[in-house]
Amino acid sequence: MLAELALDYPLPKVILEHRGLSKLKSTYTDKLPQMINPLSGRVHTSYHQAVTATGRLSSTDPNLQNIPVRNDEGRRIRQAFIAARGNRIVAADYSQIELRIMAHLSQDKGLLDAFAHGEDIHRATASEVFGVALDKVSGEQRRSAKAINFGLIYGMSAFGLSRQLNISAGEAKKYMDLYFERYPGVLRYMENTRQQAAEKGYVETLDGRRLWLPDIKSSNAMRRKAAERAAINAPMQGTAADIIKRAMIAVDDWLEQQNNDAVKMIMQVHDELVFEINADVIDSASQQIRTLMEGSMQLDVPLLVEIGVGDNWDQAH
DNA sequence: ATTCAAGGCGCG
DNA sequence: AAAGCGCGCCTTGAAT
Repeated sequence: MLAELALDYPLPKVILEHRGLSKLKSTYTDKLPQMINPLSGRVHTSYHQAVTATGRLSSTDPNLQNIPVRNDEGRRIRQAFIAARGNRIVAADYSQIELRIMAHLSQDKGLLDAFAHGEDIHRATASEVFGVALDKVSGEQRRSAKAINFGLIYGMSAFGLSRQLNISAGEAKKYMDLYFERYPGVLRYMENTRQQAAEKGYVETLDGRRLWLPDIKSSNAMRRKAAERAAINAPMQGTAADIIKRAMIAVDDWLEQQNNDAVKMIMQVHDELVFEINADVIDSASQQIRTLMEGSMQLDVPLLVEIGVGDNWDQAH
């Protein structure tokens, strides 16, 4: 609301800027220093393994899974997370893991192919939906395709897409129809998921974690639709959680076996593992981390891990 | 002084 | 009438 007004008037823009800075100050700049443990000189989060509906971890006191990253002011907070002398921060992120899981679960030919060939998935989607060659996709088209891909993971409707892209409902519906025409396996997967959720009352991840959906047969359409969106999202979000949990166990086993104290796994942020690693072993350790994470589960598409190194957490991205 | 809900917003 | 999944924390205002 304010964001729309901010496009045309200075006051709402200033209010939004104030809110953003005020959020950074109250939640991070003022709070994190208070939470430094005097014995270690560090902040220590608590991870909770039985909180979320999908199988993700959650993080509290402080939450280290929502440290700013999306703009420059916020990233200054992230730059305060630094490695001890002689060490570096290494961040290892799964690339597009939920879309890869969607490709695997749906067995959609086009999606499987795109990932098999290592294509930029949003560009590939734009190429299909807008009917242009891969190298002729405009920035605008790629942005739209990205919104469609994310929307699909969340069970978004044409209306939601129209809001997201600021286009008419009809235009949005056209995009989605075109998408499902190009990726019919995805459409079939969405329909099957809704149907199975209704039949069984739950959906599950590749490792068999179940999300029960008591509202899936509700006579209240709003609640039923919400349950359907959760049903569509949970197998993807939850399987991603299965995969990174397996990876964390594999990494821990590796470090344990060789009494490796040059590598410390210090944070998990849903599709990312953060390490503090002795500078002398960065390359070999990174290689092993990549191997363990990418091999955590065997899907019909490759899993890809992007690794960054830096003196602080921001640089490691 | 503490608890709760709502609005808002940080992240994947 | 609502409309995009999953979290946790801050502020505000009201209730206990």
